Amino acid sequence: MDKTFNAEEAEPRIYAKWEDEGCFAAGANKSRDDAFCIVIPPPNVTGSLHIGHALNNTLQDILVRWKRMQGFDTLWQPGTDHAGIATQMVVERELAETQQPSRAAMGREKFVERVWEQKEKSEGTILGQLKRLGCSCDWSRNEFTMSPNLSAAVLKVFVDLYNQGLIYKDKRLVNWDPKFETAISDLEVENIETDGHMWHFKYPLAGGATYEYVEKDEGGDVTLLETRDYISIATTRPETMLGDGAVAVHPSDERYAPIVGQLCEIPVGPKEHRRLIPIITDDYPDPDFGSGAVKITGAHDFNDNGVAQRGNIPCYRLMDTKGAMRADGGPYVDEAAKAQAIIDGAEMTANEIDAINIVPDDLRGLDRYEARKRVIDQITAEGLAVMVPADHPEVAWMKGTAPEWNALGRAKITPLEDGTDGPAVLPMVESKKIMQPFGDRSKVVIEPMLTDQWFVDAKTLAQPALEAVRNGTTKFAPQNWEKTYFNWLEDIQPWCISRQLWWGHQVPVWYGPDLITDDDASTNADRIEWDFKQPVPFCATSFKEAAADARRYYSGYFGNAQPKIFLAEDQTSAEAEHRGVRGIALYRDPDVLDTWFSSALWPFSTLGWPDKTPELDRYYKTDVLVTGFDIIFFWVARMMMQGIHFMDGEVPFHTVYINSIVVDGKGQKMSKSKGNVLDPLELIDQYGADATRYALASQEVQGRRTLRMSNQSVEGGRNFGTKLWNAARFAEMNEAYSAHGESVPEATATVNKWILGETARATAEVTRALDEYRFNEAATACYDHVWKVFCDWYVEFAKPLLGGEDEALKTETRACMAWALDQCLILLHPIMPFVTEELWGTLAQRQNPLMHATWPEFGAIADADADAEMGWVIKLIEGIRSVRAEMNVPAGAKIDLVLTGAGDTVSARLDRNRALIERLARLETSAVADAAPEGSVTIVLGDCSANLPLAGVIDVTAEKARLSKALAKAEKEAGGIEKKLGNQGFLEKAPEEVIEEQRDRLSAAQSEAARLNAALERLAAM
RNA sequence: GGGCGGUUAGCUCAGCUGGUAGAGCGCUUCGUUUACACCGAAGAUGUCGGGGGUUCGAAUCCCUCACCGCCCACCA
Repeated sequence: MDKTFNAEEAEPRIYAKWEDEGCFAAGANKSRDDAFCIVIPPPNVTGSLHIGHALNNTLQDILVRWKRMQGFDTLWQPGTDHAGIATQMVVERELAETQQPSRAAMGREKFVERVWEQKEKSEGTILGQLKRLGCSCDWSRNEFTMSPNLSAAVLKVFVDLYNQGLIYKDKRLVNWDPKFETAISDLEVENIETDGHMWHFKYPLAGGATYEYVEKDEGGDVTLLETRDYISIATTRPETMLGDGAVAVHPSDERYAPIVGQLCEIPVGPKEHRRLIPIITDDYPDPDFGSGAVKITGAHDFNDNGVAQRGNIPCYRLMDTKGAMRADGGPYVDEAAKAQAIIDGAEMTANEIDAINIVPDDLRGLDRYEARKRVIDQITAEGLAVMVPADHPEVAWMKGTAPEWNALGRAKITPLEDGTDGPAVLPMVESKKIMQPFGDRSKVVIEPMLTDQWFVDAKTLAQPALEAVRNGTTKFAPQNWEKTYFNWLEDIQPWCISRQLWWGHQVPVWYGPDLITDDDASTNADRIEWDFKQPVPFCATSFKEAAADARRYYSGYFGNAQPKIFLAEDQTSAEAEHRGVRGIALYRDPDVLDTWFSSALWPFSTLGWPDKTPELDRYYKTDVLVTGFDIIFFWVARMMMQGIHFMDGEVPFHTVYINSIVVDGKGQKMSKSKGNVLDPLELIDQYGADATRYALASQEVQGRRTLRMSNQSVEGGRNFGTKLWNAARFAEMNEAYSAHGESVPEATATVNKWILGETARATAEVTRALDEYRFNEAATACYDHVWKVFCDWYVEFAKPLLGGEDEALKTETRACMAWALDQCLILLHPIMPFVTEELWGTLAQRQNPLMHATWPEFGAIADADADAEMGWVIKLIEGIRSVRAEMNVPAGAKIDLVLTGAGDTVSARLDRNRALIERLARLETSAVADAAPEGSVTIVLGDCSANLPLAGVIDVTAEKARLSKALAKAEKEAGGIEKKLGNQGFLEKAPEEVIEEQRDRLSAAQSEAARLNAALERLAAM
């Protein structure tokens, strides 16, 4: 055997062997009837896996390997996610970077083909990475969210929910991403605090009306009284003023009571076509904020939309899909002018009619931010900005510090009455931190937009999902995440599932025309009128079915003739198809579904649903979901909703284990832009998969949010592997190997009895830790047992025995060591599968690979006497070593040991373990005597003293100091315990065993102190 | 504004249901004795964030404050 494990060579070889032998297949190594199933959180096919994936998959693999060894019918279901928007973004970026035709230039079909190429490439990378990591997924079942089977499941779910009324189309305000030109869900919006401004503008009252504006302080005294011909509003988004439908004030706000119900003018655009909007009351405005009056822009603000809904205020969409002001000007808003124009016909030119559309000519096509500047400029130039003194504390706008577009001096500055120079009054612009919504992928500011979208009635689906966690059917580990889950589900909003993208599952809805017939139409198809203003939806899992539905629907219009149903590419071609054809053209909804819609089905779609497959029957519900907290809402909650709904109320998993987020050595979130990402493949290349896995597992603490990952921790993992490797090397050199059965060997020597017990203890500990998903504890238990117990002590103890004369003892020790080592390999295998498998195969010829070995369950094989005896031996050796080091006894020098105060037990212990003790403590002789030899150094060990005659080397002063220190410690301890035992309250209230323990400790401390005192006295006599 | 984590040895962190403060790394001193220098032996280092409380007893339970971090939230 080499001195170290060659991970680079061995790991791929071992993995290939496992794979070739079908070790990962569902049910492999099954020895019991119950199943254990984990579905992988499918990685996005956007690129490669990061260290967070490495953690997530290591934890899953640990559980899966462990359960498989326990004999469960185990399946780890692998797969990847098409990740709609993210993948489309990756491909679009790549097209741009390589100067290839853009998405639009390619067209939908070509582009989607191109994304499939990306999928193939990325999937290959990802699966390769998972294999390098050692993941024991059943690759024969590898899935993809857009595979034919899973797509069928998606369509069925959509159609079923549609038919149940749980999916519907609605015109609602949604989060619109102007970069990707699609709607996104609430969850895909990140609210980030940014520097913003709030402008204060005057909306003049219609017809020059005036009112007395009165402000009062808390005591009711008037602090301001003036006649106003306007209402002052504050806004952070002046460009949306054009879409205002009203100005709202709080019903209790006395300042504006006189003008509620009146009209005011939006001060933007050509004066002759400015819109008048009503001043209304609503509970939404906060009288203490701003001016207390809020402009209501129902189509571009969620709060305003609420007000608009309540007050029946019109909503005007101002922008196009890119967030630019509508080039078409939008709808007519001046109904009177429009009517006049129609009546007048030729009296008004097309341009003139155009001029009264909602977006004025000079703003059309402008980006929303450019439009904002123009609007501000226009209002300010007109003198309708609220002006304040330049030294007003709330005015942050100052020369040289304002945003560039505001610093151009566009504001009309009214000179001060005292005649001083300079801008004494300024437009009121408050600098303000505002929460701005950004697209989580696009990183651009999200625009609330009024559009037609598909929604899932999440509220209905959420109720059973809530109940399942409330009643413990599904549990979170750690449990505190349940609160997060509840908070979100309890206040869940309709889920917008349609995306205006190309990569994804296309909405299974086909639209037909809205037919209007007159009396004769049923016999004369030529007289049917149609349009697509209100298209008729046909929701079905295929065009064929949709066409059948359509045929039924439209047949009434065609008399006895069955209308022919055509599939058109889009609405435009559908309209074209109709001309001159005796039939109906349908076109499919071009939108695709939110990627999480298909991910939500993952636990059952991957098992074959909607077919009733044996796998579905066998493995659903699955057992544990291992995932990060960042997708509890996106994914976990939605799997719960869909799983319960479609699987007869059965939850998708009984446990959700929330793993940590991996951060760098400084605690910073890893990101490509920071350049602090740890590539799992690089770590594996450098240190091996086992080392990487160990580092991750040993630092995964349940309930902790972050896991700091560094090369140093992986080094530790590698060192541990090497340690194990060398222990095995020692065993091999000493022929302490053989393919034993699984039965525990017979032991007669205390040291062998002891290691059997230690092994059983470690096994129980690792099993318990894994049962509780305490990965760090499992890893640490393995580490301590392998390194500190097996290597540091047992191997050392075994050396004199294996090199001794007693053949029977030799044989027994070999057997025990071989067995104990095998158990180490078994225990460690889930965490470090490669090195353990390699050793398993190297040490002996075996029928099964280690990964199919049986996870042991030992009864009471620990021997209390052996434990006590070896504990004593270890303490003795440590004590001697410690003294030797302190007394500077040369390492090579062999000294003598004389035990005093030893009873039969201690004498017997010494006799039984003399070889080990003498060797490890480097003793010449060891014996029991009545009195300590002259000039001895004394170590107190409970009831007896270990005396080392070091007359030649002893430094009396140093030894006195050492003993005094030990004495002080013992006396301090004794004192503390005495105090405790003298406390009446303690004696009365503490449990008996605790009191007993304290008494034992006291007597031990007292006896130790006595022996130390005796040793000091002897020393004083020298 | 609400919620959730964290604050323990120089560094990174364990410490589960209250009962003798631990590990890894780093540091110091030894050391090549039939596995291992990716090693072995021996060491040093802690008012367990501050303040209160409950208790016979608190790193651990409760309250409160401070700081760091995350998540959710509609103040124009």
